[in-house]
Amino acid sequence: MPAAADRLAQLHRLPLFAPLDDAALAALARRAAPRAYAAGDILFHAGDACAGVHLLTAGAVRIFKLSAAGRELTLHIQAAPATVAEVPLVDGGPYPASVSAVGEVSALFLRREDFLAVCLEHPQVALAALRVFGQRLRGLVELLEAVTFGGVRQRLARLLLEQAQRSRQQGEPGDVLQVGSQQQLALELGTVREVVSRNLNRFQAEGLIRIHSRALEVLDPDGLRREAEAEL
Amino acid sequence: MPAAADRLAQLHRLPLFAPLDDAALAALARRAAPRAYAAGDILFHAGDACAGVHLLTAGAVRIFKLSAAGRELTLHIQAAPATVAEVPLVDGGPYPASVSAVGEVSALFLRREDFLAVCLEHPQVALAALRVFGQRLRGLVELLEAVTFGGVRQRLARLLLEQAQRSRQQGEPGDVLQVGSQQQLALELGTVREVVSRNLNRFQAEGLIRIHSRALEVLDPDGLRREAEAEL
DNA sequence: GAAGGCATGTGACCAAAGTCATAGCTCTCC
DNA sequence: GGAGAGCTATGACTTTGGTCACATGCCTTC
Repeated sequence: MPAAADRLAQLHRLPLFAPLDDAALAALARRAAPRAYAAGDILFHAGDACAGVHLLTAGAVRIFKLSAAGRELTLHIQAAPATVAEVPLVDGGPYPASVSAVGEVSALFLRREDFLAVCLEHPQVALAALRVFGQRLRGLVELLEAVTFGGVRQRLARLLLEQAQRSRQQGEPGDVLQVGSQQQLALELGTVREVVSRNLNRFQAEGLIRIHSRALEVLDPDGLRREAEAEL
Repeated sequence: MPAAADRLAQLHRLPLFAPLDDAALAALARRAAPRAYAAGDILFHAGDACAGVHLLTAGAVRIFKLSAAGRELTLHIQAAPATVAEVPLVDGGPYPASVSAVGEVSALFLRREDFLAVCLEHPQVALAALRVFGQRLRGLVELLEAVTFGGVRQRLARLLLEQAQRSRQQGEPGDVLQVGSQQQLALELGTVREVVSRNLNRFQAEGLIRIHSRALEVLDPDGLRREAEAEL
């Protein structure tokens, strides 16, 4: 398959560039540089200067903040097709958060000038970008709410429900989750392993889940949902 | 002074519409409806459906989330000239947070269709909106970091420093702050009054501030800064 | 199957934040 | 100046989360 046509199709699936016609897409495709990352690779760190956007064409990335004490907080997990780190594009500042590859990741890299030029020429792209930013903002506000008003328990329940839904979207059963290690869960939630362990066991004691090695079985989704919503 | 010309000047000061020429501004001005709010008035609540943007021309507003338990968290304090709640504009969804007037507020209300039309006609406006969104995102990420990794103590120190800076920007001395009640501070920080009281007293005991009735004197800004930065 | 490496479960402990109750303070308004 | 409202200080207590330490279990690799 010709690489150029392939790349064009990939671009077309990005929400940001969906409004573009083939000619404009082709122009973009010519300027985009392909990149590949292995699981765990860092695409960039918070504070790095930004030269352009990453256009995810396959795989997924984790957007997170690091604390000085070694804790982490996952802001978002973003699966292809999507763009990542659009913010520094428009204001020229550094990246606000770090991004790492969850699995194998293919991306196209588009330089800042090229992106801005497209925006000016095709206002629809700018509007699409605004929609993307809007989603990000909503997500962050929700997360902030959960962190401020809720406890780890609540956020953990929520995380499990999300993962269940995600795996259901991919045609999997949806009640047996392949979560990573508890350490990973802890980093996502911005807490530590022990707390995750205790809360998982508590969920199990209450009959909401069953813990297997490396996997979780959701026994009572409604119960989990009750935990997740509790007096927010 | 003719109301129309006045309104035009106000629009011109908004970051969002700075790139527009006079003709375009005049067209906007004709479509914008003036509104006024008294201190404490609610402009809208989180979850309300959105019909357009508020363009702040005078005063300041507080953007916040409410918890079911009656706690609050201030996401941002936005002073004129600025726009408020741009997010629902682009995705048509409900407002993500509530907004109330801090003091007397004058605003212009612009309907969604009118805003979108301007964006399409003047891509620079869309880019300006992207810059505004970018700032919001950066602010939220920072806040999230502070809430997750830091304590109330840290956030309080930060809040005081911010207020000191703000009052300095307005030509005031800058080391005597007219903070509201401790209750207000608590709501801004997403905590409760007692915790604020204790932390303020602790700061005083450490010689960082002096507490007067209704006002605070900053004695040791660097000490406060050290508290604010501590091992984030 | 022994050894070492992870991942996990748990108890003891500590610190921070939230809750409750109460007492004192400061202002304003008659 | 006194009454009352609202704001503030503070002690006692609970809950939650984080730290430390250590035991256990599982899996891989010689």
